[in-house]
Amino acid sequence: MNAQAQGTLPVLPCACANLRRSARAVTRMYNQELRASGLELTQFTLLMALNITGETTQGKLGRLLALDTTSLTRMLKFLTKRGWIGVKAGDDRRQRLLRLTPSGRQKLEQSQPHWERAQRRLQRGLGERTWTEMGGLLAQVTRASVAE
Amino acid sequence: MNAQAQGTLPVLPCACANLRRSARAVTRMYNQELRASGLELTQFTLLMALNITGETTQGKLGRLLALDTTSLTRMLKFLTKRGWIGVKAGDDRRQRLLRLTPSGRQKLEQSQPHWERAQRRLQRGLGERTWTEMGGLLAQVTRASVAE
DNA sequence: CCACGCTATATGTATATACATGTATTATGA
DNA sequence: TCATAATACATGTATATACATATAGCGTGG
Repeated sequence: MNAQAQGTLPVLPCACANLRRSARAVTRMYNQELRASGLELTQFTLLMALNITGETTQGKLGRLLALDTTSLTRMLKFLTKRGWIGVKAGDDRRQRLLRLTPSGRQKLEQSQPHWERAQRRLQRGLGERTWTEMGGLLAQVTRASVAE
Repeated sequence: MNAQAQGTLPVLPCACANLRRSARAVTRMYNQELRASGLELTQFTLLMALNITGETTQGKLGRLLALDTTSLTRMLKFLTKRGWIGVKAGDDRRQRLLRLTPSGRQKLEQSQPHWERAQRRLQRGLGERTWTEMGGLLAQVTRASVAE
């Protein structure tokens, strides 16, 4: 790995700093595995999310991922330019309806094995129990920050 | 809150996506609290880290925060420009020795109450037990991704 | 049916962050 | 001791992401 020789890695006093540090480290590892697939984690995540939701709006997608909708504007431009997602106006013409194109679905499927390698790698590193708990914990953390 | 009306917020199948989603949500909340202090979370984190380590090199700081050292180059430029950290060459003249300036320490102390409000807010949202577990879990996650 | 407020998205601008690569400096082995 | 490898940081370039603000379309009370 690149940015850490390792050893202690103390817990920081700031919960947010800990979270961001983890996110950076894990993102690097996932991107390393995904590299060969030609997708970066962010793009993979968007395609995965659209695959789960089916056709949806930019706003809903942003809420699902806790992403500002204005950030999505440009991320999605990236994906549409590559032909992986399609956009059309909704009945409410302010909305943009998004969906995976066949090419996008193919790209997603093609990169799945690389992503799975990253998942397994983290899972092995954490152990079964921690791995399982992590999902719930993080959803709780997200809810706690997003509420109010 | 801005980017999430709330309700279910399903756990995503990708551990990394979950982690990043949490990081975004929590970062937004912390930045909201820190706003009045004139520091953003990233800057606060760097000052806090330097306050803990004392004088250190750019490389060590990067390893502590799981940040690429080349990313640090520009983040630190930001902080030196504002006079919050000082830089000098080490005995090994490739190294840059970093430390908090008095002005930086003052800025850190001044923003501490805002940061504490954010910490308490998250802590309340999570409950004591989850709050405590989170630190350990995240350190474990970081180690698992950074090792190898 | 219209003024006005609300919502969904876009744009301007700024920081965050990474990787590839370049450069200076140190360490090492023949 | 010098060529070469390794290390520490800087720069070029690209994506990620946010917030403030602008714009267009929708809904509602009068």
